Amino acid sequence: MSCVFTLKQKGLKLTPQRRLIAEAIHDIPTHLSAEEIIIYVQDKMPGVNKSTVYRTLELLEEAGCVYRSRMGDGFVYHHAEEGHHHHLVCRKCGETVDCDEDLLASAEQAIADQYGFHVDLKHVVIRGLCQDCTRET
Amino acid sequence: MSCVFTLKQKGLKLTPQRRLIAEAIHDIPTHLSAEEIIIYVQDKMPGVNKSTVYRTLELLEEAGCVYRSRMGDGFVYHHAEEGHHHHLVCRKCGETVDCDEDLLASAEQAIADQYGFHVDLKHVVIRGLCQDCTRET
DNA sequence: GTGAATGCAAATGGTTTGCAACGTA
DNA sequence: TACGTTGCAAACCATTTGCATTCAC
Repeated sequence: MSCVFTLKQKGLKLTPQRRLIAEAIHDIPTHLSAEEIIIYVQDKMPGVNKSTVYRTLELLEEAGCVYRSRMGDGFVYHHAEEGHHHHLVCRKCGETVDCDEDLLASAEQAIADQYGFHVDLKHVVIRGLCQDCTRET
Repeated sequence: MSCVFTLKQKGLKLTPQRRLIAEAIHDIPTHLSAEEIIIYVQDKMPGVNKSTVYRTLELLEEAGCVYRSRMGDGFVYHHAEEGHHHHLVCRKCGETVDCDEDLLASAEQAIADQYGFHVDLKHVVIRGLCQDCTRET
């Protein structure tokens, strides 16, 4: 996990809790809510506190190891190692699909060209209806 | 304000508070946070309660008169009368620019084609750096 | 040993809810 | 009058913070 090195580089301490949190984000393929991360971590190391998890996630985000995006009521976390992509989430069944980064690249470019805005569309969470749920409606 | 008729159609009552809240959303050109709407309303009619504003906004959203999008910590409201468009918000100076709906239309189409997801990209709030703030960096 | 990291408990703050009083139709 | 709507106060709840204790280095 490269974030381990990043932490060391920044002179931050490598605690078991931090290892575990980094592991959770690294190992689980989908993006995770803070609550899911807390459950994962507490399962392997009971007693780890919520605020430790939140603080570590903030740390990892600042270190560039983790992306955080809004999703529904809260945030969702995603490791930053495998390049960028977006997330399609079905608002009915919850199915999650990763989608290509390039999908929004043209929009990003158009926004820069037309409005001079420099936007950062990485790991955007887009809600909608998946194929199956569209059919069922 | 067409929402007034929509409310009537649904058998909902037209109270002064509701008129005022609809007016706020209709008259102010940018999208508004709940707090800004509360200030606007309380300025013209002191004593109106926060929860009335929240409840009315929910009502208007259900009635299709108002769009609600995530923005930063809370929500942002926008009347639904003038067609759709997106919002570029500078994360440094806060400047807000409306941008064309078509910007994301191609992405919407591509998502439908490639992933079968039917997404609804209306009044999306996109954060980034505006031209001036990009230069200053 | 020392400063950073953790656990705990309490605070935060935007939003929501329960309920009694009120006002529109 | 009757039922929807409002104001008030309290609840919610994910996230954040203060502080004493603990631990990695």
